[in-house]
Amino acid sequence: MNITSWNVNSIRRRLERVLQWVDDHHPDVLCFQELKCQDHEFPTDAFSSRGYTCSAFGQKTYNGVAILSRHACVPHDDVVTDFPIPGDGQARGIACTLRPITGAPVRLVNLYVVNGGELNSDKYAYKLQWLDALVGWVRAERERFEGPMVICGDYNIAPADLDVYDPKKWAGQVLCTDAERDRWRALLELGFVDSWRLRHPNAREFSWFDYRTAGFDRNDGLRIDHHLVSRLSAGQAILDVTIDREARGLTDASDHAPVTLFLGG
DNA sequence: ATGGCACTTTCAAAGTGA
Repeated sequence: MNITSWNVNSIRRRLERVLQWVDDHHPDVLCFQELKCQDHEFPTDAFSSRGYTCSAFGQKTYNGVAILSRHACVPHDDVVTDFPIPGDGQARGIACTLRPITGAPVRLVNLYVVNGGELNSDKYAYKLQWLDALVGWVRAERERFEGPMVICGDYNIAPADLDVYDPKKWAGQVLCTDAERDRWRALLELGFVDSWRLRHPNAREFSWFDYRTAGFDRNDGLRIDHHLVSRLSAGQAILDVTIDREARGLTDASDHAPVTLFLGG
């Protein structure tokens, strides 16, 4: 089973590109962030005609997350939205249980973590508050769901200097602060591994490149899109994680590349 | 040190992104 996480930066604006990618790679599961549309505007038909079941949690203009799956879980089971801070008006979390035809069920969580704006801003304070709430929510979810869990999405955190093209320039900046990285570690300490780093211990690859600086052309990027994976069931394994740099280089691309986790078993 | 682009929305200047 493969699970792709992709901040598409408007699903309606990106639909042609996304469908082309889906037709080329036919992922089992898709997790989108930054839909920038309301639920009734989500292009369900384009995906259902390709065999995907869609669960979207959208909002107007900003944020919005969705989980789509081809055959791992039809229909989606135990869908939860509006976490970790319910009622904040920000559509940043959706979860469901994947029940593969063969193999153990997996609890899948798709996140669009708060960006955080500038240091010392209300947005940054809210990001830390949101991440604290997330740690508590994941802890409770771990107790509620016995099986393995995958938490993917746009974390807006570069976990280490190896995940940053210019660590000196980014030192202490939002996405790289100690406070954010502390929350990242708190998540890992609940029993998760950074699947990319597990499989690529020394790789310097990035999942986001700034439009403004044309950073992609110089490989100036950050790795902020992640799949955290809990202890797996017997026979399951993290086979690989890939970042599709090619998709980021196309015209009309999102500023994020799709990142795919390949789970065996 | 600064700005740069892309997207959305009461249609156009402003907020947000990272």
